[in-house]
Amino acid sequence: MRSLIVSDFDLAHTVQSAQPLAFFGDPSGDGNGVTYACGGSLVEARQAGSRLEYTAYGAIGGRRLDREIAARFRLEDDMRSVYAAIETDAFMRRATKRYRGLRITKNGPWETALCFVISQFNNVKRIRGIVKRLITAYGEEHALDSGGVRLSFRSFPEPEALAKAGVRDLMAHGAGFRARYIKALAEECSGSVDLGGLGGKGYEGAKEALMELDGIGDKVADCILLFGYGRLNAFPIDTWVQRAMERTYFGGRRQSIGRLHEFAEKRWGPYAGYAQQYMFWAFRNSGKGRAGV
DNA sequence: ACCCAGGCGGGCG
DNA sequence: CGCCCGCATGGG
Repeated sequence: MRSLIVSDFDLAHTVQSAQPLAFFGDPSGDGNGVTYACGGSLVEARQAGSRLEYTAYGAIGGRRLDREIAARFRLEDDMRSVYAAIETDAFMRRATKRYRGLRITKNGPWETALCFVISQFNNVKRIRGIVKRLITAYGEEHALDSGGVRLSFRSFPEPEALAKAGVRDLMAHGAGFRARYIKALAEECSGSVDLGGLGGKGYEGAKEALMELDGIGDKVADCILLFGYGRLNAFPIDTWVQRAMERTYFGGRRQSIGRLHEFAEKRWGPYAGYAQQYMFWAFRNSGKGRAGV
């Protein structure tokens, strides 16, 4: 067991807020911990007050595990600067107060892309179910024997595995009309498209390239940039964020997605992604947003 | 029974 | 460009 002292960090809010980690990881019973597959290792993290405790089974450990945890939960983010930038009004101050410590997580581009292609026109509970069934059906199985404790788990399915799947099979796992997007995207990412290479491009160029792919439009591209590449300026606009912004800043009048992007960039700039995540989660869990978690 | 969900692609004006 | 529609599926 290793640990770090953290501040402005809340693991429960982070793992419950419908980020990729919440889709492929397993939150603990009390919601204050999470278990997730990282390559061929299984990582467990838990928070006790200001202490973030974690351990891993498999090859990863020591300093490399420290770096994985720090990167995954963006422990290096200067949250004082983030809050200073996004607490622009009463609505945002309420959101950051209610969900203080919620971090954007850093996930792999591929797993982020798949999770958010599945997310379209869907709800959080069902997204989680579909992702878990795909992991069970197509994820590589890992069996470990660490100190006499045997455990087995499956890691996130690789693009190659899903490229071989049939659309009918994907639909049988509940993917619905997204099945053909999943297959096409998996074929692209296991073939001509190098998702990792997009990390070197600028925000606009990377977004344009992502939107060339099947099932990826404006919103999903921004999700991949935010949660998969760590572009904190990316501002995904889903139905919740659109409604929240229209009610809060435009007197309830309908606004185009382009207009909302413009507003967000001007108002929150380099930390717009954090503004989005607090707005999304606060509004979705409010009376107005009305939805179970 | 009815409505909606972390939207996208395609067709039309 | 903008607008509108269909889309699979299950939970509230």
